[in-house]
This record gives sequence, structure tokens and C-alpha cells, in this order.
Amino acid sequence: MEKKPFYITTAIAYTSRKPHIGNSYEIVLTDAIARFKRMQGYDVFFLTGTDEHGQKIEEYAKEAGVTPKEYVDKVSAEIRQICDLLNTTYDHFIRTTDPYHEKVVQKIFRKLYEQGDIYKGSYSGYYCVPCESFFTETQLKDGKCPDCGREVQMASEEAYFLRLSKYQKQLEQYIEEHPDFIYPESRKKEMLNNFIKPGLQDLCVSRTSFKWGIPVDFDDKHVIYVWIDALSNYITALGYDPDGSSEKYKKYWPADVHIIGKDIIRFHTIYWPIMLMALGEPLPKKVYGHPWLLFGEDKMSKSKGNVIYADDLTSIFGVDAVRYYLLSEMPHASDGSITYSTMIERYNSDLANTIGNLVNRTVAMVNKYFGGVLPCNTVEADPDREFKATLLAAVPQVEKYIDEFRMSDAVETVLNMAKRSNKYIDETMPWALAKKEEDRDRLSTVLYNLLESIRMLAVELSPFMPATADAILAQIGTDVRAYDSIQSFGALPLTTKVGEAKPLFARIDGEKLMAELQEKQKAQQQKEKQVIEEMKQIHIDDFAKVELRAAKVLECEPIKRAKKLLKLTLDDGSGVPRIVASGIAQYYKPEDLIGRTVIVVANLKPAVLCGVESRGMILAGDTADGVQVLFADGMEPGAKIR
RNA sequence: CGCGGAGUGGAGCAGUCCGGUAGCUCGUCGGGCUCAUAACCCGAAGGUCGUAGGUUCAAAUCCUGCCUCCGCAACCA
Repeated sequence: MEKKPFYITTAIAYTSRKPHIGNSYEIVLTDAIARFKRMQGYDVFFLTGTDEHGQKIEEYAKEAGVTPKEYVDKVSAEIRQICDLLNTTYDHFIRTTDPYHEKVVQKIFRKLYEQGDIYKGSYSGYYCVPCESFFTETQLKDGKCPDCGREVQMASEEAYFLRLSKYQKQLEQYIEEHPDFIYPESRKKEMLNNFIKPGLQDLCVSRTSFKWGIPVDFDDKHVIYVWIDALSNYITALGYDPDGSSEKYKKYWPADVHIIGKDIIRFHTIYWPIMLMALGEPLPKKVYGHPWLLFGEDKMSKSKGNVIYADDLTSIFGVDAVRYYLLSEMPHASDGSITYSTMIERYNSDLANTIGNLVNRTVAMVNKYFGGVLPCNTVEADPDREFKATLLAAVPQVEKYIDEFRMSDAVETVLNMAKRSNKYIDETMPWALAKKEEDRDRLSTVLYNLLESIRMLAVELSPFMPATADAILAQIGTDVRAYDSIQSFGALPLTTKVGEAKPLFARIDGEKLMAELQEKQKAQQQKEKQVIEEMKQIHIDDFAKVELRAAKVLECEPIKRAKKLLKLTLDDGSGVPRIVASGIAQYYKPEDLIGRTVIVVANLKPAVLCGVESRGMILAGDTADGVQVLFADGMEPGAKIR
């Protein structure tokens, strides 16, 4: 029988910088589903890749002093290495800079243009010069900029637009008729109520303000902006072509599920379906917006040097333990969190104690009591039936959870299989049976049941922890691992000879590890301090361009709508009060500052922050617990600092 | 009044849509066992479900106000 196709994708990762462990969650989640579906017998195609165009990348590359292509080559390779490190089984890794992708994207753009779904228009609106942004008439506040309250002017910029409005009704109908399309369901309401029903505005799909993108082939002033470029990867990767698509495309499209972060649900449930409608292609069956993996209570920040990356974790815990953690700790709807201590806890308790020890003690007994091969005489007894029934019931349960994307529940169900087996050992007490010759057959039966339960466990574990599953099967000496073989109890051949009992997961000394990690972190910080010497040097003339003046704080108040900002009114000696906004609201109260003298950068270009025009900035330094303002009490307002 | 999420035994969470004995994991304590990685199994303690009202025979669950925390956005000039 022909296998049923199953097409699953991750979002493509933006190549601005190395992804942290939270970003890696998505690929592991998708991989687990892909592996599970393959095991069930589906013909799976699993796509991932990198999104490599855009202004940001152009800027990062410039900063790094390389070409955009060199930049994305490096980051894309890094991302791919992480996918490989995490042992993910993607079938294709697409890059939006791949020539075949670029070519088809141009064709798509042209097709949509020729049929009138894309039109050339102008991005006209009210432009606020200091804020560098466009606003529609409805966004304006009393005819002025909603951000800074200043005058705006009419301005326009040529651009291409995708006619979303034309498909609005059709999309709304589709979403309502396909209740499974957007998952979890809470997101569906969000999309319908907040975006679709109020009316869709046509989407700007080209830019002239930067170059690093796929050019519009009939108008090369323009590059194709992110939506059409990035989203279409899901079909270009398969060989979609407006002039005739590949067999592969016909086989796998529409996708069974797009796995994406909750932040980009809008693009995948509104823009992407409309693009497909315009192309006359079927829509993906499901879009799952997964939650985020957050860092524990201790907020991790790059400046502290303690962002967690996938390779940091795998070097300590191993790949499978990291996969296990990501899959088990992440709730399906709300955000998960990661800390080293919870990681250690789960590792020791679930992996070392429950699973590892179960395999170890069972294999050890088979070797000790029977020299590795069990005799074939079966003697059933009381707890057996319930034991087997519990294990078998777990199989459809796991299946159900995975179909609902409830990974942590699926993983827990599998873990419970191991717990049940540990309990079975206590119920049957093999060591007591071993003492009496007449109980030998019963002992053999008990151990067989255990080996079989472990085999079932290993098979169920294989999508989550593939290497561990292999190791377990090797230890119990079998390669019977088809999904069919765990639908009933007893597929393990009786003649199986078990291997040597070797611990699967060595217990981790939590305190010791935490101490080591702290050491490491210190070393890291030390390193960052040393880097100063390698920094680019500036000439004294450059420094002289900065006008530093002492200034006395006359007034100080918080800025509404801004959590971090204080508005300071300063006497800088000029006679005219100077307004400065400063991001120190978390560390200083207004009364702490009034009357004190601070140092202000006097010739800084003004900027508008949360509606306040800030003319200059005051100097402050980072400390362990926040920010400390540099005071110059006693100096005359206006005194020059050098 | 920018948007959104969350407050449940020491910790992390489920339960909340569709009211009706408050559940899971970890930790703690007690017991059991000795095959095993100081692992495993059993039991216990521990919660007025953020707060104040309301609806109801009955509220963690529905409604209203308030408090606190967090994320996003704004933004740390």
C-alpha cells in the first residue's frame, strides 16, 4: 500500500544571529512529530531552513565588515549545525538565497502582478520626520503624530501592494469552515477579531529603501519584501512553479502542519493563505503557533553573558537529555521556562532514576539470574494482566497527545510507562523468586515482561530521544522496533540475549555542576572585560566632539506610558532649561535626583522618546544590580567636563 | 486607561471553556525493599485556589472592582 504523505515544516530562522535555546525548541518539537509520523508509517517530508534577506541583515553585515551574502552564509551554517547537533531529521534545508527559490519567488511576484493581485501604488500617508514613520489618517491624533504629537506631512513612496482586501471574505469563510486550521484555538479568535473582521489593509510587498533582497524582475528599483519571499519557501522547497510544479510538490502540498512561533501566527494565517488563494493553490491544513521557551526567573541577557545556547546544554547533559527537557518542560499553550537547576532536576529524576535505572536493574537481573537468556516457560500471575494493560493503553494515548501537539503530556505518558515497570518490579520481587528453585519459571516470566515493557518504552521514546532508544534496544539485545510491534504485548523474541548492563544516564551532582557553571560565568565576564583592549581606537578629536557639561536637576518626573523613562529638567548654565529623558526609572525616584548635579551630553541630536523630546543624555554606568548615575555634585551648572 | 498572559500546599504546573469530594511532578518526613545509578516501591504532612464583592443550593471554575508579577509594544539618547 502506498504510504500517506505528511508534510511538516518549521518557520525558517532569521539569519541575524546565532539562535539561543529558545529558538531551537521549534526544530526539536517538529523533529519529534516528524519522527513519530514516520514511525506510524507516513511518508514524511520535513522542511526547515533560513530566512536571509532584509534590511537588518544588510546592516549587520555592514557592521561586521562583510558582504550580506558572506554574513548569511556564516549564520545559516551555524543554524544548520545546531539542527544537526540536536539530531533533527529534516529532509531539506532551504535558504531564501538559494537560486531556485529566488527564481520562483520572482515568478510568483510576476504572476500575481499580471493577474492584478499585486499592484503598484504608493505608500502614501502622513510622515513624521523625527519619528521616521508613516501613519494613516486614522492613526493620527488630532491631526498630529501619535508618537510625538508634532506636525506631520503628506509624503509618498512608490511600492507594490498585495490585494488582501479582495480575499478577506474568502479567508474569513475558510477559517470558520475549518475549525482546525488555526491551533491552539484561542489564536483563531484573536486573528478573526483583531485583524480579519475589522478589515484587511493591502499589504506592502516591496521596498526601495534597501537592496538586500530578491529584485522584482520587471522593476529592479524594488526588492521583494519579506512576506512573499519568506513564506513561499514552503512551496518553492518542494518544487512549486507557476509554470508547472514538480511531482514532489503535487505529492506533498498542502502541508499537514506549519509549526511556527506564536509571534508569527498572523503572517501564517492571513497573508500566507491569501497568497495561496491568489495563486490558486490549496491552503495548509493546520498552523500551530507554539509558545515560547523563556529563561527562568533570573533574567538572562546578552550583556551578562548568560544566554543559554543549545551547544552549552548538550555539552553538559547530552543531546537526548536536552531534547527531552525541551519536549517535556514545554506546556502546549503557555510559555515554558528553562534553568540549569530544573534541567538537572529532570535529568536526575526522570532520565537517570526512572528510565536509566529501570533498564539497568532489569538487564542486570537477566544476566545475574539467567546468564542473559530467559528460558521459555511462562507462568502468569496476578499483577501481570493489569501491568500489560496499562502499558498498552499508553500507546494510543501518546498518539492522541502528539496529534494534539501536547508534547509534554505525550512525554509524561511515556515516562509513566517506566514508572509502572519500576512498580512491577516491587510487586513481583524477582530477587525473592530467585531464591527458590520452584519459582524459576515465574521469575523468567517476570523478567520477560519487564524486558518487553522496556522495549515498548524504547520504541515510544525513539521520536523524542532517538539515540537513547537505540542504546536501550541494544542493551536488551533486540532490534524489534516497528510501531506495529508495540500494539500488542509480546513481540520480543524469547530467545533474545541481553547485553551488558551499562548506565544510560550518569547521575549529575547538582551542587557541583552549579558551582562550576558559576565559575564559567565569571570567566566569561572576565573575558568580556578584556575585550576592551581590542576595541577600535578613536582619536582625541573624536572625543572632543562630545560636549559634556555639568547640569543641575531642577525637576524630575516619570513619563507616562514609559516604564523605564524619567523626564529630567536640567539647568545646564545656558539659562534655558534643558529636557532630557533617561532610562533610569527602575533605579531612581524623582526625589533622589532633584537638586543633584549630573553630567549631560550637551550636543547630542535630539530624539523623541515616548512623546518627550529629549535633548541630550545623562551619563550612567552599569553595576551588578542595575544602573548608577554619575553625579558631579558641587560643580557649577554648565561647567565643561573633559 | 497600548496589547496580552499569569497569580492553586516549599518549587514548577494541571484543573477554569461545559460550576458540584483540589490533582500531577519535584522536594520534605516516615516506612518498605535490596535486583539497581544513595536508585526503586508504599504512606504522610502541607493549599480558606492573589484580594474584595456579586450570581448560585453549590464558585479555583461565571460576573465586577482592586492588588501583584511577567511578556510584547513603546522604548533604556
